[in-house]
Amino acid sequence: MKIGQLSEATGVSIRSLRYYEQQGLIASIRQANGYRTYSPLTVETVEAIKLYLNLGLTTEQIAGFLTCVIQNKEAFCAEVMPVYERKLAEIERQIVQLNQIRTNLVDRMTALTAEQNRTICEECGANDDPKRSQS
Amino acid sequence: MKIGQLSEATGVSIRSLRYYEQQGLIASIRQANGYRTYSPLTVETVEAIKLYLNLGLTTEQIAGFLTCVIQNKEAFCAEVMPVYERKLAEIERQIVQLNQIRTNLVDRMTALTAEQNRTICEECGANDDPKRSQS
DNA sequence: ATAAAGGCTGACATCAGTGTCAGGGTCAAG
DNA sequence: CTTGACCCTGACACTGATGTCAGCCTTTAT
Repeated sequence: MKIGQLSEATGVSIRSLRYYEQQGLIASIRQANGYRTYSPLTVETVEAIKLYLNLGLTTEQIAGFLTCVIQNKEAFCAEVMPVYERKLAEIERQIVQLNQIRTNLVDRMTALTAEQNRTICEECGANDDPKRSQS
Repeated sequence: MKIGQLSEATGVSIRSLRYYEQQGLIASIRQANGYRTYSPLTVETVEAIKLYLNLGLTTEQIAGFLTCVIQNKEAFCAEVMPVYERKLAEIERQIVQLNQIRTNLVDRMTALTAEQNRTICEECGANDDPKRSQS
């Protein structure tokens, strides 16, 4: 299986596959002409890599347990859980921070809108609209 | 006011002040020796920049309305609200995505723990512990 | 005069995965 | 033999604010 086929089979770009290899995530053997050849099993490995990348793990973290996970069940690999735990803590920190920014942003937008309405009221202060007080 | 004093007064590094100037956020006049000189009012400008950066805005976005905001009230500057709106949408997208990752992560951790417990049970399957069924 | 403190520019590094391009082999079909 | 599809390596770009360093100039105090 050549790199183009692996790319086709996994939906991962050739560029990324070469990068994964460079990071020690996947292995290839070279043909005489220098072309990479992959075992069909590599497809599963790449799928696993996609999964872990989607969890926000780095290639370095993935490299730390991928071999074990591929050979055994994930639960057998003691390295996995600590990585998950650290990632979860990081994600939660980020969520808190984003929520804080979100709150600040909403507050400012509210204040801004209020201030604009006040300015408009000043401009149309001449014509007193009785309908305003009915609602 | 020289750059070291402005840095001292605002808590912003000299490096960052020079960067802000390069991005068109603050202005300085040069003395004959090439040293930057700042108006005392620049302190307020830098404080505003800090505030907007803390909202997650980029220097480019800030540059789009900072002059107006400094000269008038924020509510007077039509450029501000659209930037806030876009930023809010972006933040909320990020929060959703992080929550999705968080959920996936928690799910995997739960499954992992369950699987590990199952494995432990198999290992100690020989000694049948009657206390297990009491709880 | 000299040393210390502060200012100046320019440039590289950071995080990390991916796109993209240049320049060059390889192979199969016409 | 040529064309097109596929592969190779190496390298730069990107996102964006900041740290840091080198190399040099200015001012002030000793």
